Amino acid sequence: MIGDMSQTEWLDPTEMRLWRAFLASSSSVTSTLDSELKASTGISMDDYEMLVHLSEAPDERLRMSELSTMLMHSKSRLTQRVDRLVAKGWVERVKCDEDARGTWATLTKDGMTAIKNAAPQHLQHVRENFIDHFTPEERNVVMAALERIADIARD
Amino acid sequence: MIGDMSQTEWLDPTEMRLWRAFLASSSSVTSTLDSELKASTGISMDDYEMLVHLSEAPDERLRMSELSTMLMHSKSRLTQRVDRLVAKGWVERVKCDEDARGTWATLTKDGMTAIKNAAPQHLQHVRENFIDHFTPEERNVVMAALERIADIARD
DNA sequence: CCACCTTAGTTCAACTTTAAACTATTCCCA
DNA sequence: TGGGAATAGTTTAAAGTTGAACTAAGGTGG
Repeated sequence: MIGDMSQTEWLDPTEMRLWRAFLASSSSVTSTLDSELKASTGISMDDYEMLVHLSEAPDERLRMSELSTMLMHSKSRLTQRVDRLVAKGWVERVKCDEDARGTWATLTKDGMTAIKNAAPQHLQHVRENFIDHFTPEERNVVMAALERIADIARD
Repeated sequence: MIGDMSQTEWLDPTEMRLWRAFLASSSSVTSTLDSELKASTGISMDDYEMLVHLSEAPDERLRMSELSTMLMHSKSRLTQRVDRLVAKGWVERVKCDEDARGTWATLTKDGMTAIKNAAPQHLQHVRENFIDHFTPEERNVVMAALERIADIARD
């Protein structure tokens, strides 16, 4: 009946607050951190994340498709994002031996320098705008919950 | 000394996992929900949020600047976003009497119908991809923490 | 072993966002 | 009361994103 249907569709006040807090916090935190990172280092958060993934990968390189999955970017978006970092001299494209269709996006020395210089300031901003506002208990609970959410939505 | 500096700069493993879970969950949830909402109703999540704000405002209208603050969009972005919704017939621009510089973005009847039709499906997706994966205890802890974060970052 | 389906990555045109410059109005205070 | 600063919103050009079409290479079953 209609009464039961609406129970499955709507969110109760607590659920709605949780959902809106999630939306509001993610948009305000990412926009604040992006501004601060650009102001202090000239690097956008999107570029920063790409450099972080590359810097942590074996041989400091990743296939275009791995990178696009990690960043949740479309293939064409990745192509053009890498183009820009290549233009800056932070990334190089290297043909893949095992698979002639493939390309390695490879971090350059300058790219590594850029990320190493940006990291301390960015992490300080992450502290100030995010990490420092959790209690130790909250940290664990929120981390577990959000890791679960991230895994589920990544289909 | 250097040892103390690095303590303030770096994140420990738990802090880093928390931060990355936050980034990963927000990008995966919003991209999943945006796809699902577009597929089931043709409305993007950005447009949906704008219609929700208008539908909940007194007289179903908001000043352009209020809306740009709520959505954390630049003024020019808002101008063009509203242009598109006006073109769809969901929003109308109304000159503001009290302040001749101002404009009310006003929800139309068709706009109200659009949001009412989209809501049940969207909320169902919000449940499936987000709300249903929290325990009741987590809900409260995560809600409190993220509301705090959203308030702080909104400067 | 070869036609066919899939995967890797790029290109292109249409669309959206950004950031700065611009117009118009209101606020403030000397 | 009037002149400069601030606010509201739009316009413009450049930069970035999307999604479909495209090229090229790899995998696979008959």
